[in-house]
Amino acid sequence: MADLVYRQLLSTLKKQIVAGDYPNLKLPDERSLSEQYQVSRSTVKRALSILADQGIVFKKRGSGTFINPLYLKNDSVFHYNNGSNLGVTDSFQMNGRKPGISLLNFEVIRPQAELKRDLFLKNDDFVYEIKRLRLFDDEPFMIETGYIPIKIVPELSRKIVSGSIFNYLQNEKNQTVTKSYLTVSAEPSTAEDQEKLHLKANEPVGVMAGVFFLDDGTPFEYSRMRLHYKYMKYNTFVTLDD
Amino acid sequence: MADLVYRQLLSTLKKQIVAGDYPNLKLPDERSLSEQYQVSRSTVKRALSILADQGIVFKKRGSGTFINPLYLKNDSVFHYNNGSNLGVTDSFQMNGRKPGISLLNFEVIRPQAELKRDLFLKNDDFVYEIKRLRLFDDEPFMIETGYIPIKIVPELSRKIVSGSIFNYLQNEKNQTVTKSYLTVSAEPSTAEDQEKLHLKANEPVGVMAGVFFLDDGTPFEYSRMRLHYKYMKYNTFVTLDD
DNA sequence: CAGTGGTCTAGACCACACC
DNA sequence: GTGTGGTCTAGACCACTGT
Repeated sequence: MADLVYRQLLSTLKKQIVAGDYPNLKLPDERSLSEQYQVSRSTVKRALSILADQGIVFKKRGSGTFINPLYLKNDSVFHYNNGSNLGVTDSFQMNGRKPGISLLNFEVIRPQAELKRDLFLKNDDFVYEIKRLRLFDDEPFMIETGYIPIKIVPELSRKIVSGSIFNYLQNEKNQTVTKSYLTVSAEPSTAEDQEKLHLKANEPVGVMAGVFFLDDGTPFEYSRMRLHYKYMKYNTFVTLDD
Repeated sequence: MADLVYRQLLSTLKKQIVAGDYPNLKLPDERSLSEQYQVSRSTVKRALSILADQGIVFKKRGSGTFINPLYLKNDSVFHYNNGSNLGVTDSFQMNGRKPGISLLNFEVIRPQAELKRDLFLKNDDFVYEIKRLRLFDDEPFMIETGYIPIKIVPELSRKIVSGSIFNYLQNEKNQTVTKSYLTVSAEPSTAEDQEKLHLKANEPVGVMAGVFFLDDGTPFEYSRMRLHYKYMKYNTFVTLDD
């Protein structure tokens, strides 16, 4: 993966930017970079486009490519989830704390109409319903309810779902979850939220719900996550282009 | 803008997909499309990549390009904010309801250290502090506090900030806000939230806070938005690639 | 006008899926 | 092996910025 030319250039440039090799916040022009690294201009453009998508640089036609000053001030803003690697467990900030999973429920059910539609299921497809409490160092932070079609992983067991399902998929079946469609919102906490997440009556939960896809586009899981509000920080860098 | 070749192809394909012209959910291969529309394969790839980024299709090396079934079932999931056009006002769902603005406060202040850093300000730069209540049809849904460096728009007035600042920029100064870095979270409502947004004591607010950038990368505004929780639905389609 | 990023092309070769 | 998407190149021409 990392031996691709544009990946190499990308990582080289990123390192240089972080190291402060461009004190005037301006990168060399594309033709110079092409010459310097002995790659085509198209490849340079590809690397620079990714940097721009990630909000690390801004490209300005006619004048050049500039480093986003906010990206350097790294201790503050700018650690987005939008372009990183996940594992759901990992995409929340766990500053050195051990993630844990407590299995609350595990069974097979017949999906409701809406769920059937979202997971693109046929009439007689069944799904696992997996309800888990997730923790950091014994501190619960999220109640997660997931629905997975049995036909995709018919061998699921209590043991497997007590760990990371995404890791299981990756290691045992060589399938990766790389896309997701999520809705982020907020709600007052229910009695169950308050009990399981140690919330006061007036404290809310953050809700993230949606579908995770396998590489080939198969909808793999519908998941509804209710988070202790202090743990929900969803960061996005958005480019609006139309 | 729309006369670009890849844009044309993009919009043609999108229309065909929505119209159901590909009942087996598979697009023609890239070389055929290239031939059919008399454009280079690179241009085809460009259009298809955008469709993939938007979650409309999945590309599978070795087998083809497939339409995301969830994208067709349009009445349900899948109206994301992540790849659309904004105006902040518009990016929240306003089903035919008129957006309104009530100006709560408008003054010039000396920015705190953190704000100075986020907006990339020098020592003696001042900022406008603009606090506004936003409504749909007289129903308040958001308290918004924005900070804008006076050096960027020294002519700002109560009249201007009582309307859409982004529209003002676009129409009067030909500058566009196309990038933003936002953090989405949830909080218990304060007394002020409850009063202004008509919330009960146990009902929370959604919080969206972050920086909006001009086209050339200038940080233009730091904004903190506290939303009635029923109005916060932030949709994202995320691709994780490393 | 010179410098810089944006678009587009034509074609070579690679990597993976499926038969 | 054939088909399909992925990477990479070399080069032409356009559009915008700034002097």
